[in-house]
Amino acid sequence: MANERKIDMVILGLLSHEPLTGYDIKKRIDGAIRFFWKGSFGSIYPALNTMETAGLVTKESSSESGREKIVYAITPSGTAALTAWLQDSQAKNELKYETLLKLFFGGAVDKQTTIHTIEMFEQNVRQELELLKRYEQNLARVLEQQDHVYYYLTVTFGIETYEGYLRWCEKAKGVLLGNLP
Amino acid sequence: MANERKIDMVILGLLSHEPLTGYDIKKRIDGAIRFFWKGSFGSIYPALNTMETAGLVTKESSSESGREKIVYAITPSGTAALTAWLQDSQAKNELKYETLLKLFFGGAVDKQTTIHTIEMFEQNVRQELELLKRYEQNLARVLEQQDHVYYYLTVTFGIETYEGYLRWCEKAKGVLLGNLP
DNA sequence: GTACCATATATCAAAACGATATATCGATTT
DNA sequence: AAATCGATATATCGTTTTGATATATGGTAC
Repeated sequence: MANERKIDMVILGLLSHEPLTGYDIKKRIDGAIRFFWKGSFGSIYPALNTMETAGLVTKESSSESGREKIVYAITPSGTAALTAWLQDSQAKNELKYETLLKLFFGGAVDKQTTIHTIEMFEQNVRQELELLKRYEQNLARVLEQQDHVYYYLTVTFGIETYEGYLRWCEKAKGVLLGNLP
Repeated sequence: MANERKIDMVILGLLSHEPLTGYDIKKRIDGAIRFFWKGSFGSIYPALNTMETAGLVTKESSSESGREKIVYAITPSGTAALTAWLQDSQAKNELKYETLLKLFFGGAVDKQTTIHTIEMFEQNVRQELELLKRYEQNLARVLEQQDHVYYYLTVTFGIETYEGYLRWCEKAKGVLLGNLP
């Protein structure tokens, strides 16, 4: 019952759909997943190695088309490990927002500085939100296909929270400019 | 311009209000700050040691009342480091939500399992939201005092986003039960 | 043909996490 | 008075993750 390494579950989850190389996995993580999780090569490749030793994944070394390339596939034990993790409804959810940290200690600098930090955050959220809304529209069209529902729900989560962020940005700037709530 | 260790900034920010022991710092982080950042003894004590060597904090070793206790205070260079960080409006904001990860890979298990994961999340959010709203009410009363504004704004951020989470939970459960949007 | 970018694997130092060890102080219980 | 227990307090250790870098090849644009 030791703490499963989370990157293992991300990798197994991705491999449960299709065999992938370590590089492919990184691309997937940097795509839709990046809104709520991430992973670097420094964790992906070591994880693939230890999981291969443990028999959770297998190497399908394909050097057919010249280029060195190690394609990994999930094994039955890998599927079992993934399922066991998914069936445990406990989950650790953690926010790590440097913007809020800077806001919390805002008393040490002038208000204009803090407002600028909020504006940078706002700008970033707006960009990401636009992207998420485009995802949502594309997904809504193919929602009948089972597997897209899960993807769609993570996207709507992002939209709902990012819209909350924008509402808060307005309020926060108002409060800092002296309009007490 | 090297990547400042973030725990250093948390510690300096806390020490900018009052001298504290490592244990005190941990308690502060586990209080209001825990909604958007955290820190463990394993990072706090080493950080205090290196920052003392670097001259950003000083030991005010007080063994007045018997008990071994190392009280740290911020130095002028420490204040300078904190200010420099606060004035940099760039900030890394990162969500690490295991619940969303489990949702994303929900296709590998039955829907009831995924719904249960969402319900556990919902329950947790509801609890934290209640706590945050109590904070908000207490803070709203003393909002004229400058320094409370920053605390207040981090609390309202939490409330805004957590309310968004709850709205999403309802929607998500509906979608999983077949009520397409 | 060469410059450039995407693909691909791998490693390393630094940072953070989470658990544990050790010990003391104060309050409550027996 | 002794024992127990929880809060205070510092510190370290193994593991995980990050972020940067090294190395090299394939494809393509000029």
